[in-house]
Amino acid sequence: MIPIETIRNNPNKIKETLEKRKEEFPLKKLRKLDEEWRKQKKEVDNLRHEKNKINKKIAKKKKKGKETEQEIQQMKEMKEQLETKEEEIKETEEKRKELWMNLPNLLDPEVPEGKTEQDNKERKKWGEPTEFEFETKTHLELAKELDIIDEKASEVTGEGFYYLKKDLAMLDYALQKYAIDQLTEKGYELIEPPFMLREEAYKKATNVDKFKEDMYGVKDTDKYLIGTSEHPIVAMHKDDVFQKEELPKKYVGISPCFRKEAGTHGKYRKGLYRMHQFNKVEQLIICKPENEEKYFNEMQENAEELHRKLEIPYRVVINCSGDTPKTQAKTYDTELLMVDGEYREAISNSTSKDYQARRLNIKYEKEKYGEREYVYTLNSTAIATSRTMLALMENHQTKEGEIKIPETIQSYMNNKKKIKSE
RNA sequence: GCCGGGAUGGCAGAGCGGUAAUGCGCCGGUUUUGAGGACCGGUGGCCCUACGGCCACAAGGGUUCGAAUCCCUUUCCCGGCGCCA
Repeated sequence: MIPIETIRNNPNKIKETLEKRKEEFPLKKLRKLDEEWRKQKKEVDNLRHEKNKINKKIAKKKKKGKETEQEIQQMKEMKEQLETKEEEIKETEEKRKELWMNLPNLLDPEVPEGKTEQDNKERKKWGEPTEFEFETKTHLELAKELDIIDEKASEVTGEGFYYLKKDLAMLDYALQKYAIDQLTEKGYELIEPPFMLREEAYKKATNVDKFKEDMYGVKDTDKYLIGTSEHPIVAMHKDDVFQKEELPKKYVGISPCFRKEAGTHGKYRKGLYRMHQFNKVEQLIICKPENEEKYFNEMQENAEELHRKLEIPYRVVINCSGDTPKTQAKTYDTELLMVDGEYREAISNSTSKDYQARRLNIKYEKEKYGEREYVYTLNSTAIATSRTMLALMENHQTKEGEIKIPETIQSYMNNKKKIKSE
């Protein structure tokens, strides 16, 4: 949510962002609605003021046992007048709110201009691609040959779902535990949130375009399966006011993520890359505005370190304006190297600044007496197991079609050094 | 799922038809060499340049001249019963 003051006093700033994001948005309409609402508010407030005055008069007279018939008559007339005005303002208020909530976040100055992910700018590269001296296989080929995946899920559940079996299922949990251990050691608090949220809360946590098209709803309830643990974790603090010494809040969230991924076609649709259900370990920080950069960098480093120890080559890009999610002010994607030589997104680190906090009404007490300000919320993937497993399998494959397990996680895999056929 | 009780500011907690006490915490001021203490003031949101006004007692409706207070619906919390991994 953008402060209403910015919409009123600095519409050019918003126009700029919208142009940069290549977003169509009826800003003029929103400003007009706001103006109308303010006008109507004044009218309603004045009427209520008059009503309150007469009301007090009645209260006084009644106490003294005096006649109040005339005042009561007056009140009845005012009530009708007020009701009409109140209906009017309610209507404008709703329209105004809906548009306002839909306005995307302002962009951080660091965000480069561009349309699609093609325009993202590389910031960093780590690791050298392995020189394979044999014909490499994709992760799906490897997994099928090792009998650690079953595609029967397509038939019984649907496209985009898999059974992970034996060492692959184990690897999934190993990666989660590995990430949890590393982060809790750094002072992050472990959270397993509910895997469903009410629509009402969900809409505050994020800016979903087409709710019913993007999210899985749970039949006969008003709940939706979460797309990431980020959403239920920030929603945990809805309407909270932090005391200044309570910040920052650092969380490691674990949960499965459910995404319809409607409208994605083509390459990499098969296999672990784009699944409708996957497990993810997430980092989330709630902090004071002045610490944004510090914690943004901290989470970035955490995610990179986790993957460095897994010996998976990666590169970091800053998302261009058109590829930055509506809710975010700035996003860094970390892309893992895959066997076809391409780097693909596996980690996404973002700051929403106070955009999300405004939607959820999360504040903190500042130094000066009773002065409250919105907190900043930042979030980043630590490990999305499906994509990290994919990269791990492809980068650590052997001539024999086996998969070497990186040393850091061997202890989580019953000290196995390889995944091989039984 | 059924029956009963409840939801009030950062926290605790009164009010139970006449328009939100009080305590703690926090911020500022006075006093003090300083700290502490004592005292005074401030500590929800919105509109307004300001003066000032409006709203807010879980959410939404209703009754009433007037609702935190009475009624209905919903959500959540606490008991008791039931069901259950």
